[in-house]
Amino acid sequence: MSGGGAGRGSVADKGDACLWSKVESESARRILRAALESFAERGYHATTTREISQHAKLSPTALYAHFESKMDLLVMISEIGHRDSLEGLEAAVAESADTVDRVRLFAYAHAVWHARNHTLARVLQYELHTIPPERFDPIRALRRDVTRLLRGLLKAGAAESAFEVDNLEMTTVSILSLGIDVARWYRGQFDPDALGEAQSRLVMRMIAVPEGASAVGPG
Amino acid sequence: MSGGGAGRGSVADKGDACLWSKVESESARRILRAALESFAERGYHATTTREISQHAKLSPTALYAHFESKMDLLVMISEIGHRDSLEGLEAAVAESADTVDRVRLFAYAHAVWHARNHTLARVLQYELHTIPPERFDPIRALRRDVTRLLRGLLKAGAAESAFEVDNLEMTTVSILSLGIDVARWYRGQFDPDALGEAQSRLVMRMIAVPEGASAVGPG
Amino acid sequence: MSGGGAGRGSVADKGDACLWSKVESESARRILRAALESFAERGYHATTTREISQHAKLSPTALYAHFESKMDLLVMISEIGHRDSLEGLEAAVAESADTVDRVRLFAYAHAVWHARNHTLARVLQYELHTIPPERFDPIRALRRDVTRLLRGLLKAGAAESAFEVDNLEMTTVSILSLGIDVARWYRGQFDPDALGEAQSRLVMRMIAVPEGASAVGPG
Amino acid sequence: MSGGGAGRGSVADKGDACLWSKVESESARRILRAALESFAERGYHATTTREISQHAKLSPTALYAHFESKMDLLVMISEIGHRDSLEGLEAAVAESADTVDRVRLFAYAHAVWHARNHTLARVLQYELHTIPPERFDPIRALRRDVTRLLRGLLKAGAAESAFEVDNLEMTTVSILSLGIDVARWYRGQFDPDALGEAQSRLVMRMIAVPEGASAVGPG
DNA sequence: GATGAATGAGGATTCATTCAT
DNA sequence: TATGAATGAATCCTCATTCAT
Repeated sequence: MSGGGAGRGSVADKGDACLWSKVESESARRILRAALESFAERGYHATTTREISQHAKLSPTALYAHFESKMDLLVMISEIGHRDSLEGLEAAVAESADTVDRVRLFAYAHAVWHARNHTLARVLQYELHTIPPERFDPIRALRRDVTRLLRGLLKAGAAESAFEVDNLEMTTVSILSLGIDVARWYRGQFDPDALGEAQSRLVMRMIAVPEGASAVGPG
Repeated sequence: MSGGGAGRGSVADKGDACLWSKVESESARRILRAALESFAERGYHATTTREISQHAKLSPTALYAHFESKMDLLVMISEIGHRDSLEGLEAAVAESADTVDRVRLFAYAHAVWHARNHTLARVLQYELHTIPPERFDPIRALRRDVTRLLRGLLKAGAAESAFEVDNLEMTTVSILSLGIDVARWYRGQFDPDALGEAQSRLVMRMIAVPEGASAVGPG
Repeated sequence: MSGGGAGRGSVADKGDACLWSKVESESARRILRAALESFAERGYHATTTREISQHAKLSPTALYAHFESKMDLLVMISEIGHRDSLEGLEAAVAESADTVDRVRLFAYAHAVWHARNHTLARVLQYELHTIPPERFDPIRALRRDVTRLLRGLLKAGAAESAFEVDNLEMTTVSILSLGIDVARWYRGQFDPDALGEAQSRLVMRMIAVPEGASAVGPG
Repeated sequence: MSGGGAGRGSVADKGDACLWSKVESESARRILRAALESFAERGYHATTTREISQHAKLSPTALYAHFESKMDLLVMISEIGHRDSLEGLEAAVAESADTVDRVRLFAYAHAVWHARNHTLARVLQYELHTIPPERFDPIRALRRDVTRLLRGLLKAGAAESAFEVDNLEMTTVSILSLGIDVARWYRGQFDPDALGEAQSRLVMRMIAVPEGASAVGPG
């Protein structure tokens, strides 16, 4: 139950460079980064394409050499971001075979990812509804995978009586809320790892079996 | 664990009528409601004044007979909403003198309010950063009051050893996250009271004193 | 066969005022007239909306208070113009019961209309293919009616042996060409009535029964 | 009336290959052909250089290796086309020494050329006004030559009383209209030769001397 | 000769807002 | 109070063209 530290190394500190690694052109990466900053700060609709290009130190039209439209930028950011988040979580839970520990690792990684990538996370969460239906499918799939991953762990743990879950859906969404809401309030106040540690501890409490009960077992 | 039901009645079901009760003109109320719907659905910047007026069944310019600008609408909605939320929380915690119970009542009321007013809550949370600095002060004050209220309860309870709080700031923000994030995902899936019940139970767990320890308490 | 003058009065000199008479707003009429001028002079795609508004002595955006788009202007001009042309032709042929005379009246009115309205006619003919399919139906119908009207007359006259038509389709289209092509070359070189007179005479020749034959009749 | 068939062979069926024969580079020819197609279909202004290059299966900038500008393409097409048309007409009338026959050959060749080259003809006629004044001179000269050629024939024939021309200018332009307007409506409906035959017959009628009168003639 | 990246000059259109009524 | 017309500022995006390679 202790040993939160074990999870720390699991969230590899992939910098920006890695996140956009599949984007070939340097200019395109600069544009994506600029768009991300502006979308996060002012929102998609309040961001102009000129701001983005200027921020990327390119002409106002350079954007269109690499992306189809402003919306294309948002969709790309959203897809890359969601994929990165999901992959991080999957890698995190893969580090342990113990269900309790896997939930802890999930909560830890989820919080840390949202703190480390709070700018990106903000765009993912706040501009989700801005993405038009015809481009939303892949993103919906990635989000479902995250929820399923956590729900599966909770279900398994409850089945094993490894922990206590009164209300599976509400617990799932509440644990996710803890991490997701980091995108709203986090501005570097805490060390991401400390945040991960604190949140995962709270999560452990949320599902902990009362001490007496767990010690004696069911029968 | 006991008395969970007691808290339910505390969140008076004030309908829409009540929320805008201080707005005199019927047209103005229609406009506010229309703006609220659109801001929640599409966001402030993606909403046009024409949409709002149309939705309110008025001419595109009627808006300006009642409000100074589109931003004025947002600020008004935000202020009214934040005030209503704070008042509900204050009323809720006033129902008990017991610190543990007060935290529970807070969490319950917070969750229920965000579920019942999820459209409004969405605008409050998602368009917070849209409000210009010169109009932000009253809103900031209201938000601080909410945080202070909860932090105060947690501090008091920790001081009394009524519960255990590892990290005051993180616990405060996490409890708030649970309620606030309802604005993001809630679309009527659960009964607001059931949601309040579930969330307040999770919060109780987050701060519960381990059973053995609590037994040793004052007596 | 003589008496070409009889047809002259038939083409009422409805000025511009009449053409746009169904357009209520004075501003809208000014915009339509300005658009017409520019479309005729430079073509639809080479005309900017700013040019149109400026020409109409209105702000660059006034256009959108009255019309949905630049294309809307073109479609409206095209519809009004085609309708006016068709109505003129129908009125002209209605003036006589004699088939030969009706063809003469058609050719006369057709030529005169294209001369008098050569600016409008130019837009109708040159920008026809610019109109998108989804808005083309009413215009196609009007054009078909013109063709049908003339073809019908030629067929009837041939049946009566009132004149000689070697090739119905080619003769129909050739007579139409004479009038339509006026839109291309006419810039006020001739008096419209003189032009109508000259063209209708050529048309009479095109379908005339050789004198000997017609005098004696078939038997 | 006799010898109508004699004129047919006169319009040599020079294919595309021949038209662009003076353009050396294969790529340049591909670009010219692509430009021609697009200009004819959508008009000069609605055609983008990218469309042209794509249609020519070259990169968007390849165009500039062979031509100075998009306008250069139009001017080149227009010049080549007008020259080809004039040469064809001159060759046609050279086939006979008889004025009546020469007019017939002109009308025949004019119609056939416009049918065979209706795509090209469309560009010549519809985009004539798109060419800037400073590049228009050679084209104007070619067009004048065509008009002069026909007007000369009509004048000569009238002087010889070989036929009757009420109004020289109007007759000249009307005969030209018949052929030119083919560019507008022709989409392969008729065999070009049949079309030439039909149009030249109509032209013969337009200038025919009434039978009685001609009977009294010299022979 | 050919290309991918980049750009400056527009171009249609939207929108919050004002004004005369 | 309510409106229809009008507008200035701005926005996304297109396009012919250039340049370095």
